[in-house]
Amino acid sequence: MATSGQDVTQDDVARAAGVSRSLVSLALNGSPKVAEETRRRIAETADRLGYRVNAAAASLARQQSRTIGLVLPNLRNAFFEQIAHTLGDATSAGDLALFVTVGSEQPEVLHRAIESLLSVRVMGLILVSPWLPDEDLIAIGEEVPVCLIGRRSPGGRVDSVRVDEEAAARLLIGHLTGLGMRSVGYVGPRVVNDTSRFERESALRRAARATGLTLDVRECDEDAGPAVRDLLQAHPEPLGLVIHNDILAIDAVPVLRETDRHPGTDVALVSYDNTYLARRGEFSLTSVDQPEDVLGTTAVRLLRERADDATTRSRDVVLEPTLAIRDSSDPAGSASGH
Amino acid sequence: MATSGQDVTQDDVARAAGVSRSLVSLALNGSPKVAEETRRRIAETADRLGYRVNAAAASLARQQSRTIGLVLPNLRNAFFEQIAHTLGDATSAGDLALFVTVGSEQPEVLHRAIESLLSVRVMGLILVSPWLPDEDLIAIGEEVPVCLIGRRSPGGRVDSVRVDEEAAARLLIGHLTGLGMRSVGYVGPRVVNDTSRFERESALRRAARATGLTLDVRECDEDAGPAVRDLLQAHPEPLGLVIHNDILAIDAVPVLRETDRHPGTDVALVSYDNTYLARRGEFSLTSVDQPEDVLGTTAVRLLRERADDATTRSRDVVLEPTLAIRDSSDPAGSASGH
DNA sequence: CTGAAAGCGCTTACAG
DNA sequence: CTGAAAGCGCTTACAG
Repeated sequence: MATSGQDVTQDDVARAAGVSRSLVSLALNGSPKVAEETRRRIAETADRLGYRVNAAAASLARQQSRTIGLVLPNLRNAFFEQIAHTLGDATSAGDLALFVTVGSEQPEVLHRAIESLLSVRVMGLILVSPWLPDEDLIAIGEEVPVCLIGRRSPGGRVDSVRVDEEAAARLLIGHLTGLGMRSVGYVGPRVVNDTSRFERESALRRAARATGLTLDVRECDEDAGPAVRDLLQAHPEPLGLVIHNDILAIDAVPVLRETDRHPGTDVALVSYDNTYLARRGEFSLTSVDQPEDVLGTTAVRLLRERADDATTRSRDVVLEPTLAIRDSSDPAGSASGH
Repeated sequence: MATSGQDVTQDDVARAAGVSRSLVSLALNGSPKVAEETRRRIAETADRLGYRVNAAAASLARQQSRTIGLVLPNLRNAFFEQIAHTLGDATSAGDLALFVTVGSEQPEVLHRAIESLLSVRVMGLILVSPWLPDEDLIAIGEEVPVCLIGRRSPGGRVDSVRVDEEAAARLLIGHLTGLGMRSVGYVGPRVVNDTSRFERESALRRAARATGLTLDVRECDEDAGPAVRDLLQAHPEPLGLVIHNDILAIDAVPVLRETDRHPGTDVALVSYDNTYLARRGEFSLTSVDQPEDVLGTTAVRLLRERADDATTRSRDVVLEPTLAIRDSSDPAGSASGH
């Protein structure tokens, strides 16, 4: 694109193009006040000189940066990757930059990461299923526009986008009872402060109760295998197994293989997120699909709106999930056949 | 920590503490020119007022930012998460911030991400196994200090840290021949421009040849299963299976389970990265361990040195790998028993 | 050990 | 449609 002088400034461009410094700024930012022909000439000169805006200077002058910060709880879930990609596209389409920060179990590390983001005066923060308590989120919301993904807004100035957990629970329970399952077991991660975990669990409990079933809950650590084994032993009757997410659900696959229970009739395995793991032939998991693209673009939109008007009341956008049905619950494909 | 005024500046702190603006700056940056007692009083005032440095302004004034950019090829490998965490620790220990960018198969997206990083004038860039051609890396190195992880430096002003692929290959091949394997198959991802893939493959080939074996290479897409099945069919003799990384290697596990070949005697499965997937009981993979912490801290150090002296010749730090031996190659534990 | 002053590169009213 | 000027919040010689 250009010969790169170490640090070309707008001054250099202005001089080379024979115009004033401010005109360069206006032209490069696509102001309508600049004649098209002039704009083109300036853009060309900038390109030739290898000019690249100094984001630090721009942020400072504009009192507002053009980057948004994404805070992920970890990288162990392909769902997060999807979100990161979607947001990458959504932001660059909106001429914004995206910086990702990877959380940690240690709140201290997380807070430091958020501090860095605030120090660069990001335009806004998107937090995916954060482990922080409500009051922390509200406090951060006082400093900068915040949008949560996958967790209900705690109020304050914080927005959120998420999939309807009640609807997801009804989809799963409906699917399982439709297959003739008589009990439902749920395996979730043993994590403190994981609101999403508890929302999911109670939604499932309500949906199960509504159809006259009870929900048997187990917690697991890194490996969901033992919890699944437990549930199988406790429930000789046809059992629906709901696992908190795909990555944990794959632990259930070898466990089921060891047993003599028939997939689809004696036992049915379902999970959440519908990531590439669920789609793999070896696993073929029935899984709740979250529309990552809609989640991502909505989050960016909410952030923008809040950046323009910080007083906006907290909003909570709820999306409808769908269910991707696969072999793990329905090997014959009878359900998808309808 | 503090009552947060929307945007407290050093000016406010100076006024509140009854000192000059520059003294605040010096004190907050820990300059030895400031009396300890004064420093403490200023720090306290800053805290009370909820002061947070404006990184944009600081970068601009200092002509150099305190953040480094990490570019990951994707998030599908737990090894990348390890690296991200290690770097997070290493940077915050060095009072730097870390911004992560997640790559994409599309070079265009990747270039845009790198552009954002360059726009904020990052102190340096760490790229993990990048898919970019050598000349692109060298070009980026002209603009900013660059350190590669997991890929040999292409020269120019670019540094690198990586594990010795030749040594890793010798470890694996040695382990497999020690178990009595007569052939070695390698499964790697079908990716264009993945230098690490080719380095690994040719190192294995050399190591195999050195012990009188040949290496049978297969490519795979998302699922390594079919390639593994191929290799098993082609090699009825005791076969060592080397898979490019843990996440692909777990695809081999169910395939091996289907066959009647005995793990440890008829077939031995090994891979790279030694992530949490390899450690899981269900998989228990023998895997080449890369010392993420050393990789990370070394990368940060190299970047720092290059930031101080951009003319430094390209450096290539090579680390010794170790092999974590598990059931997938040695179910009896005979090897680890030594 | 401390303060006054210039400057980092950009944006944005303001005046023409 | 274009330019001169002020200012964003910080750092850093420089002079005391």
